[in-house]
Amino acid sequence: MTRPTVHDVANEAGVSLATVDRVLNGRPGVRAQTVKRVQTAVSKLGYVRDTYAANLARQREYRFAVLLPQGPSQFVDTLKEALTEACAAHAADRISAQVFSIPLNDPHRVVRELRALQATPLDGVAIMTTETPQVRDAILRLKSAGVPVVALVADLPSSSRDYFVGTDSISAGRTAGFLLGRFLKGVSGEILVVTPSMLARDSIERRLGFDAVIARDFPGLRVLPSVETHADPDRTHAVIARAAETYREIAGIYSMGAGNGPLLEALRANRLTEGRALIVHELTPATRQALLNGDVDAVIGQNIGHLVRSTLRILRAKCDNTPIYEAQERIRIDIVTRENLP
Amino acid sequence: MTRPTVHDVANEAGVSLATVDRVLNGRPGVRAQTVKRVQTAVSKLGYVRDTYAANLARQREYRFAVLLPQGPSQFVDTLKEALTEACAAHAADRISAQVFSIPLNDPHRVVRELRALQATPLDGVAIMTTETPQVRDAILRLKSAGVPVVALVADLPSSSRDYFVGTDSISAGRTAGFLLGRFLKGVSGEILVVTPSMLARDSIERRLGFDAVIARDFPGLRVLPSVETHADPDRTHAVIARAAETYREIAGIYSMGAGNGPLLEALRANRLTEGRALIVHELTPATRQALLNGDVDAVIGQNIGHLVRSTLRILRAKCDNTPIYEAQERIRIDIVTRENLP
DNA sequence: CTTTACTTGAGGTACGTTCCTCATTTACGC
DNA sequence: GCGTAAATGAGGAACGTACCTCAAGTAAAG
Repeated sequence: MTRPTVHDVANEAGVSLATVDRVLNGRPGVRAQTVKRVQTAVSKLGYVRDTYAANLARQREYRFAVLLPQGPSQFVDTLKEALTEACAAHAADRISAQVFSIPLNDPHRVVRELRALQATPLDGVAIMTTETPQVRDAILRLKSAGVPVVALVADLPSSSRDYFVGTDSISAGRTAGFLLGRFLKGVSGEILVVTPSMLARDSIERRLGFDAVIARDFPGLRVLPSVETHADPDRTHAVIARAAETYREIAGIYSMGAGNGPLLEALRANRLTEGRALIVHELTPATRQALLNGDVDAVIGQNIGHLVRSTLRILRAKCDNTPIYEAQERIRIDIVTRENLP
Repeated sequence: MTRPTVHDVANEAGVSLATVDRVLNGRPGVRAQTVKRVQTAVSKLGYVRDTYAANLARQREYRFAVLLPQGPSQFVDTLKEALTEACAAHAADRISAQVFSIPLNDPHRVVRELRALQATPLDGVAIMTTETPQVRDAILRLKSAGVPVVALVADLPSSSRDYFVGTDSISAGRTAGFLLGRFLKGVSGEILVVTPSMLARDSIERRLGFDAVIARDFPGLRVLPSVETHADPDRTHAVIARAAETYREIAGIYSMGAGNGPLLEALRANRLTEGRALIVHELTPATRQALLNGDVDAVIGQNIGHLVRSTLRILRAKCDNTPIYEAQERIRIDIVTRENLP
């Protein structure tokens, strides 16, 4: 009738409470045969550990650090905000997270920050950065200190991160390609692709996916070489002006990365928004505005709130060594238009 | 340093533990002035009730009932599956949910089911059905028995439901309209709209949103009167065959409701999928397949997993009288294409 | 001043788990 | 069969909250 407890399991297995405890918590000093007996009893009774009691007894606290890139970025700002909100909501669950800003182009300072972290008591790290050998080493060091590490937004596949929370960049690029192609059905012309830097892994991957779909399904469209803004407003204006002059048959524009505020300004200044299909990444105040006024047709995004909550849940699961509920953690590629704006 | 407890609050406020307890749990017998003292202490110390300890002490169990419409529906099946999965994941949190099937076209049986529920111990109800006076009364009865009720997928706005978990049908229709319009840019022709029944509230609302967007932004498209399938495969084939004969300029098709498996068969049989834009609702095995083979261009969906988890969280919050974390509970309108299929 | 109702304090038990200590039993190699 | 190590049992304290009882206090009404 009522929920079985450890006592019931002990009874059922014909062992003492202490032994059940040893088995349940993976402590040593129990014969394999006895372990099996307990496990049988557990599954027979359908015993599930009461997380409330467990967490209370264990006096567990989760102190996480979240490392986000420095510098002005509406996307990172949104992320930070969502994190603060989620932390407030999880205070009752003994989860706290502190945000650290790390400079983008100084791998040594990243490492220094990561090292500094180790001084404080720390139960998990989420990090959004580009992968360098130094970062890789630093993560390895964290890991061997027993601190779980998850990569946030951008994956660090060659590092020993425990998990990646974010969307698949290739699929995101493919989705952009599909939408742009469908929006330009029957049209032939050029596609201008804009990115902060072609060196970033996710830019490369998005471009890969984008090109693959356009090449296969939309032969009328010619994808131009990527234009790089280096996340610099002045440079953005300059390269867009040049592109507007150079290419006369631009039918669609795909912005692969951050810095959409300045980019949109530059496009408007060069009359490149009118009558063209435009797809950008990440829902921010700037891109939301552009959706509403019709400059942007679709935003490829990821649910920031979900991203953050998922990160916290995964770090927690890694700390406790509990299984991760994959279906809940998969970050979907959101397509946002003027009409389904959240 | 460490998290404040009730003891700390008692100390800070200069009252006893019992008084703090009375205030925190809204029990009577405390002077307004003392209440204020305690509240001040709480906010000064930043005290947050430890949910683990609280739930443990309170021996809370959450027994929910979920009422879903009977009959063959891939959407409902998916929902049921997600629910089972979520329940398994939440067993540790003392949450359990039992699914009941209710017949769609028999309001009296719905009421009977709802009445029967009251016999068993019950902490919350989620219900997906169409609104009738009988349902309205039954919900009112549940409510006055102190059982929180949330409407699932389809809202019951004139009933006294505590919350609606689902997407806004008007926006969903607008999104479909926008996409279909954009996919058919420059094309002029007719739009075939298919629905199980024009009597259902969500069909009406979707159509409303759809028409509004097409009328405003895509004057080249003429939306035809809705064709009703009554969720019957034979009838579906019949009406589609008739439509294929009657209308010779169908450029796009919008399916507003369930029954997409038979509908897609009928469309293929009448060669209505080729070269036309097609948008349907709800991601199911049938629509997923159709996305992959190119028959369907986009699916307007809702994240079923999120829907279910959100429902459980909201019922739980209603039981405990805790605030609802709105941002997390808003169900987005998903646009699913071949390339961002989850 | 007494009565009465309301307010507060003090102290306890319970929830199910974790983690600890110490005693006892069992198994196995010599 | 003895010694040693491994396995198991028994019991208890702690975690922070909820909820209960009973006593003691205070204030207002009579």
